[in-house]
Amino acid sequence: MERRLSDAVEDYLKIIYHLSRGEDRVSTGQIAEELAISPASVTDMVQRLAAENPPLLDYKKHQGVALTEVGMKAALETIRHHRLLELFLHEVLGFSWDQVHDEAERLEHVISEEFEERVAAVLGDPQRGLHGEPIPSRNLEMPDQDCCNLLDLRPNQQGKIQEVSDNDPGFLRYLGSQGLVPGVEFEVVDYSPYDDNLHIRILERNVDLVLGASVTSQIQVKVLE
Amino acid sequence: MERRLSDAVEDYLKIIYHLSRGEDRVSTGQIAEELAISPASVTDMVQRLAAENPPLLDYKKHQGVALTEVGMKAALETIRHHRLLELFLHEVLGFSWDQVHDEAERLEHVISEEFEERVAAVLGDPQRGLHGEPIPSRNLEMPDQDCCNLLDLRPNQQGKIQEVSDNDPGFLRYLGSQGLVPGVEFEVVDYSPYDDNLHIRILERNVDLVLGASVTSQIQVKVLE
DNA sequence: ACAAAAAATTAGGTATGCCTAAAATATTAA
DNA sequence: TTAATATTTTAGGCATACCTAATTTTTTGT
Repeated sequence: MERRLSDAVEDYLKIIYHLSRGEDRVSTGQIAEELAISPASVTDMVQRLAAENPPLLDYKKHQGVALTEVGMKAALETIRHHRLLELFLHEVLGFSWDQVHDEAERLEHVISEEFEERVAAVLGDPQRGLHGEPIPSRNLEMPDQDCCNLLDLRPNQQGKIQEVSDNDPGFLRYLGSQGLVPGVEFEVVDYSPYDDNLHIRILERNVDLVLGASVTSQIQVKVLE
Repeated sequence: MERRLSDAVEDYLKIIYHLSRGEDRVSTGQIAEELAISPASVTDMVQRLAAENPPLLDYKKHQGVALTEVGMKAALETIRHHRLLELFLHEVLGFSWDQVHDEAERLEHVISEEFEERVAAVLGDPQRGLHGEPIPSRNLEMPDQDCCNLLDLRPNQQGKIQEVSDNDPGFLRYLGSQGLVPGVEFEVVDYSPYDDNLHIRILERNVDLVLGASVTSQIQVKVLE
């Protein structure tokens, strides 16, 4: 039963997990988009994953897919690897926060349980990754997080940056240059309904920024009372 | 031209490099044996590698293969990765010297140049691996080493252990338990011609050991005057 | 409700990297 | 030297994971 999953399968499960945020089922088209492959290839693969024993996905024609319990655990294992590796690459090898993603993307598929545990130990069993993402526990429970998209905040609300998207190096360098890193607290000063621009003030440093939707949608925050 | 080689190709090149020690050409049968796959599969692959542009191998029907310059560099790159990783896993993550091989075997194919350089820097640009193997330099020159097989030493010769085979964890644990690690100096006390047993004395600790050919053939030594 | 548009699926194909069985070539030993 | 043995190669297949083109199904707009 414990057959090793291929890199490709792990990538599918991971992407489906990420796309499942809020959504009930995920369409083949979305998966194709994320993986930058053709929809036909995705249909092919998801049918195979749903036919596995035990099934990794629940698939119904024209109705997209959802992860089974088994598929979910496999996805969380890969995600745990990824986030521990990102932190390790930064802390131990000195990679910058925009360099770690691509490297972790390849390493996550090949490290052993032994490696995973030693890295976790060296890092002191961290709960959050380099970009603020929660790290699934050793037994693959994902800590639940009460956070929402910065995009949805409105004037006078205060928040704390929890997590930022990790996949675009240029975007991460930009965030870093603006001091938009996990932990930073801010207040929303203004909102423009037509372009969805959000004017925020970084509390600690008293710096003001105006951020477009393509930025705010990539930042998860916790709303403060 | 700089297309990425698959894991399988890197494994072939690495194995062919190792089998080329002393030998002019390497047979498909030897490669099949080492990789634990069928000879037919090897013929298939070596023909493809010889047909690449530029060719990675020189292949003549029924006469085995030899690495080209390009194939040699690719092999040395993988070997550099492997040996740096073994050392890194031991020094930084606390893996024991019998655990590192399998892990490095998988990691060696996926790490970036960036990773390689940072690891080399953390380790202080080491010249030798965990098991005493020479590490190819950054520009892929393999340091030449004057060493020979312990198997070939005879009474009254003194030597220093340079390098031991790294692929069998049980064998490495045995060597460790006997104190047969790189750097140790010894004198050959006796030789039995019928079983090729070698009786040696570890100089530093004044310990005597009798080693069979299957052990002595796996240890490389430097002969001392 | 129904036609047009969008999305998903099927069908058929490719490259990689392995397999077994059969055929060809080399080597060895009488 | 020639027959037996061992090695290598060829031929034909399979699974994975992708592709394009054609078809089917679903959704959307009027």
